[in-house]
Amino acid sequence: MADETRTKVLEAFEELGYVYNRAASSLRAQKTGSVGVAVTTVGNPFFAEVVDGIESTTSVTGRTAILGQHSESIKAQDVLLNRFMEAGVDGVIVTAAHDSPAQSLDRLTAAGVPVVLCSRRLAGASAAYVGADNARGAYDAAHHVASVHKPMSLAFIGGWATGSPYLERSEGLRAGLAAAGRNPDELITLPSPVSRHDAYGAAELFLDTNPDLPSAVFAYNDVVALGVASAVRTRGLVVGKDVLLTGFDDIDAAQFEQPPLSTVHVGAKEIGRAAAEMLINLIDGGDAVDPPDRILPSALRIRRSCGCSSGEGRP
Amino acid sequence: MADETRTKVLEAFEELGYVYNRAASSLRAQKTGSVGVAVTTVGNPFFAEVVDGIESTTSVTGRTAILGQHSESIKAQDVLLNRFMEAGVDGVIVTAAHDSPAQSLDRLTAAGVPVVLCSRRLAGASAAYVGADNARGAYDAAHHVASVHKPMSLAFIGGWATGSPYLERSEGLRAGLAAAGRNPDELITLPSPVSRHDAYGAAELFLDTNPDLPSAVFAYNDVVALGVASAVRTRGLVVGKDVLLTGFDDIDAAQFEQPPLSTVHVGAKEIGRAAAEMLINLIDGGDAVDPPDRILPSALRIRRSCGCSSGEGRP
DNA sequence: TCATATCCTTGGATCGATCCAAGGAAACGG
DNA sequence: CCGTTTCCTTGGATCGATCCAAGGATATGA
Repeated sequence: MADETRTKVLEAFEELGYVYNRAASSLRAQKTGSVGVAVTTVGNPFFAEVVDGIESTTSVTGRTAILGQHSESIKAQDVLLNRFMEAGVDGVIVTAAHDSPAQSLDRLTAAGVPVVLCSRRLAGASAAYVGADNARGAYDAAHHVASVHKPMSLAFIGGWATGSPYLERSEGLRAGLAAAGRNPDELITLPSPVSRHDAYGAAELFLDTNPDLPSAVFAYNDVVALGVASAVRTRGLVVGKDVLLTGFDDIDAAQFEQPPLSTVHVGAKEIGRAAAEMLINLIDGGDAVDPPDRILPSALRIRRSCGCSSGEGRP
Repeated sequence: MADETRTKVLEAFEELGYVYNRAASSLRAQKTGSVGVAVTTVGNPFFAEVVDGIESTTSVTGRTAILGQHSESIKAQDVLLNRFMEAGVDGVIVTAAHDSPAQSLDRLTAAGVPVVLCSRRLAGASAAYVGADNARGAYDAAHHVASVHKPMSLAFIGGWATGSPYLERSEGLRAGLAAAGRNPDELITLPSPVSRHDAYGAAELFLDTNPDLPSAVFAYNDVVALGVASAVRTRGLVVGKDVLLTGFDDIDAAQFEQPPLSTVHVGAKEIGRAAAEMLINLIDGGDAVDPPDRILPSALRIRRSCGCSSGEGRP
């Protein structure tokens, strides 16, 4: 069709208020051009960044992102995934609620809807996975702190003890401690829900039972670390001196914390992007017989909170 | 139909893998049960909370939330809104990109799609609006600081100078200063993009040109305030003593800042909830001839950064 | 008992983009 | 110039839930 004609047609569209009807298209073509995204809550800055990355990526392919939050409720998650199915999403990216059964995803995979697990593995689920290198990041953090200092006690605080990030990180910590000449069994583990408030409580418990200073605290993630830091300050102790604190995730707030939080950078937005890319691949190509895994590199960011003066400063 | 029969049917559904096809429903019934949500980016914690509130609310009515980010680009916003139209959303909640023309929303309203503006007004647009009481919050903040201290200079830093929140907040500040016996014309305004980085630069400029201390800085919002605080510290100055700093929004990070940030609490999640409720009303009832406005109360949270020791502490 | 009213069931018709097949036009070689 | 191939166009048929109307069944009143 000639360009001139094309222009005229488009003008006519504009004038008549025509809009392409995706519902009709979806019905006939059996695909909607939409993807479902299920996370705990975007109120958590880590997930907010992940969702940012996902949306940015799906957006450029003209796809629509449906957002859902399950607040760690398996029931809410089921409702969400069901809604996604009804909406006919072409694929789903999900950070599964903790302790989700693998069969939560069965209805999706049974219906041939590709699923990408994001940040959390789900044992027994035949779905792709995208996440950070938890083991390596934790290893680096533990090795670094234990090499520079001789803390009296070592703790891993926060997180759901059964989740894959928890397991990978705690194992990484132990390996890192061992590599630095410490006994990995020294590591005290104090799981807790991931919130500043719960972390605050867990940190109090730890400080009560382990008064000898300095101690090293590896937080499940930065949100937990910020809660731990609050608890430390409440006792009149100093982060980076009395308590050598390390976080995980490197959320935006970490570098602006006082003292700036040493943490493992995982690039949440990057994870979201990678998850979206993988999903789009599965949707378009769909040649993945073995559900693929993608581990994004993590990098230790040494700042002040772990008490290593060599670290980068921040006003 | 008898309960027993009902159960059997549902079992059969389960067995056959039947899922309700919303595309077909949408096509015939001319409604999709989905709403479009357009914000700058969920990477910004304020919007993350707003989106959280929206999703939580639409979710309980069984509606689906389509998320879109425009990154303050009018073009990207047009693409987004177009996608929403194609998807046949029943309504849209939008924080319009700054300096958006009102006719960006014309296609929606022309098609009878209800629109709720969230946090930012759009002059000339016939759409509902939900936002915080910017004028009152700013008034309170300015009045408080100017009553307790006698700062040498007064500044309003950050924000897009043409946006409604900027105008409402700056006017509120001036009124509050006047009420405290200061000349409102003293207020120096330094608009800037809303990011820590840009705010840092704007704060440097202000400190360079206004060396007499203490000075009072009213930040456009908390993100800006955190940038300002960084700049202050870089100079070796003390927030809460040399620079009396107040933010806006009361994002989660504000209370954990050192010193804890005095700010105006607006309840971002609450705003999201209210916007969603209003939109659902418009969709269901649709009796609103005059597009309604809803101003949610804001409340000054006095912490340490504004230098008023009476304020609430935080470890 | 029959006529009318009311309820429920049921069988198309419909929404609009897409897909498929049939028919027509153009192109090519013999 | 005609027959064959290929391309393009065009006219239904289709996806599945919903809507509407027609028809059957039951109830009500005379």
